[in-house]
Amino acid sequence: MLAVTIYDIAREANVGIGTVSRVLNNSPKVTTQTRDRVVTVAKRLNYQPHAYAQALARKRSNTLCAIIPFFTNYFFIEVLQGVQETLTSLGYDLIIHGANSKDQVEEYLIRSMRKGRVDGTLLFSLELPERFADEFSENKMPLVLVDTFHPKFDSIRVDNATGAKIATEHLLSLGHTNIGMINANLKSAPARERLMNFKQTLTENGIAVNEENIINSSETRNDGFSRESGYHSMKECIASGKKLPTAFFVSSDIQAIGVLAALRENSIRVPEDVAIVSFDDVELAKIFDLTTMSQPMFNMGELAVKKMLERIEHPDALVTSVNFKPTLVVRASCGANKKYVFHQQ
Amino acid sequence: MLAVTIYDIAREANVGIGTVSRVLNNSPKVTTQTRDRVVTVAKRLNYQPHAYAQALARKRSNTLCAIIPFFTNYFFIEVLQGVQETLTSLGYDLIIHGANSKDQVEEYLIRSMRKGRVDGTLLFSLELPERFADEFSENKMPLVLVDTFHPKFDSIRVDNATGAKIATEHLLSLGHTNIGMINANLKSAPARERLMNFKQTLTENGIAVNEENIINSSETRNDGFSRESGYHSMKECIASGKKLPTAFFVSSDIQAIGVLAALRENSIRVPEDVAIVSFDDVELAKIFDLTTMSQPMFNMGELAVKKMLERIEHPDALVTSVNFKPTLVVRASCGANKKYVFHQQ
DNA sequence: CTGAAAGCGCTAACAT
DNA sequence: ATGTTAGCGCTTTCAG
Repeated sequence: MLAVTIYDIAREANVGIGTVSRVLNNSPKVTTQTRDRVVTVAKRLNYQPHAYAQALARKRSNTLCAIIPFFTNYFFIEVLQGVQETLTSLGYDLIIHGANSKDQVEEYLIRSMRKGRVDGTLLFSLELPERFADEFSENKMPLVLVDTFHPKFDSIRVDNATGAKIATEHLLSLGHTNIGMINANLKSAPARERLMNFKQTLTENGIAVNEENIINSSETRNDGFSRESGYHSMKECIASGKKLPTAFFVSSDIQAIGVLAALRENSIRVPEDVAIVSFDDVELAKIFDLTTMSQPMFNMGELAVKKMLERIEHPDALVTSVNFKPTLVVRASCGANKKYVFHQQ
Repeated sequence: MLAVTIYDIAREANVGIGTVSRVLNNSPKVTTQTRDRVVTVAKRLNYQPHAYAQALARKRSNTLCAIIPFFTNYFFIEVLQGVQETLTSLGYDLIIHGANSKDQVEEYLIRSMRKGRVDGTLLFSLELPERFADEFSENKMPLVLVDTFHPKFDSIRVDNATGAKIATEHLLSLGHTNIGMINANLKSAPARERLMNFKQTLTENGIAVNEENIINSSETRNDGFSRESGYHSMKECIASGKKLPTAFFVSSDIQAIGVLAALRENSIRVPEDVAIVSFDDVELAKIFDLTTMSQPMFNMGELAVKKMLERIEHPDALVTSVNFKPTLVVRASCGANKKYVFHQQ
């Protein structure tokens, strides 16, 4: 592997390594003349700085790490794009850790605590174990949370309460009075929040909550935010033999897709027989023509990076927590549009 | 930031830093006694090695980088999972660069050439510019190509020729004689290979190729491997007013989904009126019940890592190129099963 | 078996 | 403005 160092450049250009370093770092105090000489030599030798040596000397690595609950969740992929693009434009690198289990989360958290490895870590949708919270905060290691929360750290979330409220009200405004909910696993905080405000909105509008029409997933994989989860919940709902609600609030797009499949298998039409509003607005939502609560995923990623950079600059700044308000995107699955949903016509 | 170094441990344990290092690296030549002492202190001080200092001293970073053509392509996400899992189990980290343009590819290639930054780079589906080929090979920088090719580097690809052949033969075996193809942009090598062997298989089976029924995408985004591309191609095909083929070979699942949408809008049923076989077998293919040529994406990722590690160990080993044979996955879109496609059942 | 010392390649403080 | 030097934290000879 080629090993051109600043020493080589210094020798060839007849200057000291300090000068070479200055030139390379655009320090103003170098003559244009020597600067040119150094630059020329560096180019000729095809010099590439050694990133780790720089990191070591600068005490800064210019790389961040992101810990996400595995790859297959489209939500993260979209947020990650925002993270990626922002980071790249700033010359930062991103290490991605997909965590499949609680143990792995901890392993990655430990890895990212290795001094110098990364300048900061981004934790997505995962609960931060208390012992790590202490450790990170005591050592002032930059950590920002996305779609999860801890009082000690900056966080970026979506306002699930408002989202659930808007979704439910939309269904209500369409004339539905018997509305069910297909929820993810209550182990997940977003699932709990969405459920709570779904119920509350119903109550506020004078509609009694019928617990029988609320199905919380018992699946653990992805906390029930999966197609299978949605499919099984709806199957269960249909199998119960009870009168099906005329509308459902579904806690994620991906579940809604499973719901759609279950409905279809039973020749129940969407939106004619059952209207659907879901949550997330991932790419797939467009394909399936789902009315859904849109989260500005790209922007969330962008903001996460910004917050992180601020935190790195000011380790002692006040902790902030921003909530993105999701917005309603009306497509076909709720029946507000004349278009039919995807699978019919 | 906590700064426990081997010096701290050495002091507390009354040994030299050399010994500490040896213990930490499991060198055999340390007394069990001193080893225990060091380990205890290290644990008490909650020591974390500084990855970059290690990398600098060891001349090895234990991280790889992957350059992929943007994030939104599901194919890469699935291959990346294979990469990720294999890497993690080996204690390696992965830096991911999503490249949106040719310039970005070059920028990332340059970045990954920075000495010491990464031990090797994985390039996905992107053409390797010749000047980088020279540079990488001259400096013996480990580079492995996935879903792309260059004679100077290890590569892992899928056998597009065989895939196209099997897909076409499957349609033939179902009795179709008027088969069209919806292809991606011919700028992409896989698109060219798939097209060529589609035609050849037809010819071999005594069927004249009708160029009018072959639509090559002119879209550049993602080289035409997109839903929109598939949608427009099929729209165009229908709009031409000519007699529609009874079957289509589509060059990717994602395009097939667009094709499905276009067909649906024209009340053309799948598979009754038109049978479809596509390529890739990404997650979505399952959801849409697509008969498709399955590429072992996870395994490809796994193998890419293995090849890379071998290459790092033996920089002068012979260049290898492995071709994965795609396999046919029969679902509903080809009509071989009784189940209907997606929108019914 | 273990301590001391010499780097790894670079930055930054200190001289000049 | 530029050369020199002291680290950054760790690995790895080299003595002993």
